[in-house]
Amino acid sequence: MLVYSDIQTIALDHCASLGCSACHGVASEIKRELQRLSRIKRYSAGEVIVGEQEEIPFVGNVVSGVLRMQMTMLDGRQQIVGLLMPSDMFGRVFASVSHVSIEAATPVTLCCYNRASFEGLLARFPELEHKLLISIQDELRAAQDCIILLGCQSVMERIATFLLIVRRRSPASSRSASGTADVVTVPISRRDMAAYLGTTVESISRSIQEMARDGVLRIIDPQHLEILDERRLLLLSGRGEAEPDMPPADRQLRIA
Amino acid sequence: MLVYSDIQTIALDHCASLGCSACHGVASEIKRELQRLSRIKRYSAGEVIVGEQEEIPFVGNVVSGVLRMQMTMLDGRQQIVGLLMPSDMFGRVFASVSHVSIEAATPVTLCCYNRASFEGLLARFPELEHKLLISIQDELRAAQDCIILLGCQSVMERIATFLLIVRRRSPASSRSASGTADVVTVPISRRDMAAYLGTTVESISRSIQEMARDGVLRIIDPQHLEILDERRLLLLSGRGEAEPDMPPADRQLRIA
DNA sequence: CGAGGACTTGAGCCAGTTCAACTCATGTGG
DNA sequence: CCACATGAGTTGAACTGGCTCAAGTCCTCG
Repeated sequence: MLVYSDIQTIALDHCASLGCSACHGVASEIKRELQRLSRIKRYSAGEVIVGEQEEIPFVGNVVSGVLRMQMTMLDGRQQIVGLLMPSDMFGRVFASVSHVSIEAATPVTLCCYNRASFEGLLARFPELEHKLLISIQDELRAAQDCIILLGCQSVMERIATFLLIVRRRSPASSRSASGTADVVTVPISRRDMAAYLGTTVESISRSIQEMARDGVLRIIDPQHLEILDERRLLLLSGRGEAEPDMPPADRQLRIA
Repeated sequence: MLVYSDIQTIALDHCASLGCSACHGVASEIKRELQRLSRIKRYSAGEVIVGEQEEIPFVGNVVSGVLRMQMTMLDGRQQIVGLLMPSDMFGRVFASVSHVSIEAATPVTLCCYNRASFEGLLARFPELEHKLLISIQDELRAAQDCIILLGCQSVMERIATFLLIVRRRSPASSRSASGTADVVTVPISRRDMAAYLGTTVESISRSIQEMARDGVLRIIDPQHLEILDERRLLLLSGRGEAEPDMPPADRQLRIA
């Protein structure tokens, strides 16, 4: 079992090396301040970090695991409006209450900053606030991609898109060794997938089984899918030749 | 016909009085700079302001009319990922290309700033960048509301929600006189409504006709709907007692 | 006046939901 | 250590909300 000082070390390590949006690439004075304020917190799957309409006590980065931002309608229907993976920021600065509920979709490790203190840093270091602005813009873009997904893609397309996103965002470990099989690790339950993709667990199950029957992928177990035919998965996603694994050349120019 | 200097005057007027997010409530030095850089542009319905994957030459505020942000899939399906109404900002700073297409859904008047110049202002005035950050957060929240809409509401609920949003955002003029009928002016075509709400023009037509049959509203003409039974419209929206026209008391506490 | 676009209406169909049953894997208490 | 409950995932069958296609009206504009 780790003691607090170990955890703290891990935190700084992570924040320094993993590219937390808050810590990465900022001047060393800011980095020192961030490290001084950071606290590591761990939650187990299902725990609520910030409830809907509740005070936002802290903000921060996901170090490991997955957070879900979700909203619940009066009649109980739930929709996940965003998944936060390692290096993503969670929480909302300059807002007293959260309009979404932030929950652990898996066991998570978070690098947290007291919200008021973090806002203080933003005021003192415009450079940091600038970086935050950029990362919120990226989150907005992700939300808009999600709107496309829900607004005009079939369930099969949504699932294919989701698998490609997960693969792109998953740590290098699973894809690194060049000869290794192309295995996607689905980090969340079917139930969360359904709430994220605006469908049902049954439809997800059926679609994935169908992809397996068609030889697009192989089901190792429900969370581990080996991509057998990337091209076909890409076609199924409806986004065709775009996005993932692009010709390396001109890409840097096009990404903000 | 207006000449350029008139337009310029109108621009300053609008930016000063209408509460452009960029101009409103900032220090007078910044305001002077903004006014110096602002240029009014007008577009007629259907014109493309910034194309998908194109350079973003300028950013700014909507003064009048409605802009749509939309994305087109390879096979031609289109989805509107956001509508921009008067006082909303359009364009994306610190990004060389736009990932959405920005088009005039109606005739529009825009208060524009050269993007590079505006970015210069942001760097010089952190206060302005701060305001921009807040407004992007609001846009993110709007996008997340849109995700709820598409992810777990029926077509009828989406339309009811849309009408309530339009009513809330429409200028006081239509609701002001206390005795006046409660008429919502739908500012966009059925086609755009469909692309925004993730449905078809036929379904929209049917739903609105059904609401009229049920006495929830009266169809004056396709763009003008008189709300006859606000409570029922609210129920149809599936968001129940929430959001618009709330009991005035505790509300201020809950809105960020 | 004719063409074209916006909106409405009808009829049939289908993707995806709902409901229900079943298989596993995991965990709990006697 | 087993009996049992519980939850995640899968599968089948029936149903339905909303889509598609087609035809119609009305309005605007050249």
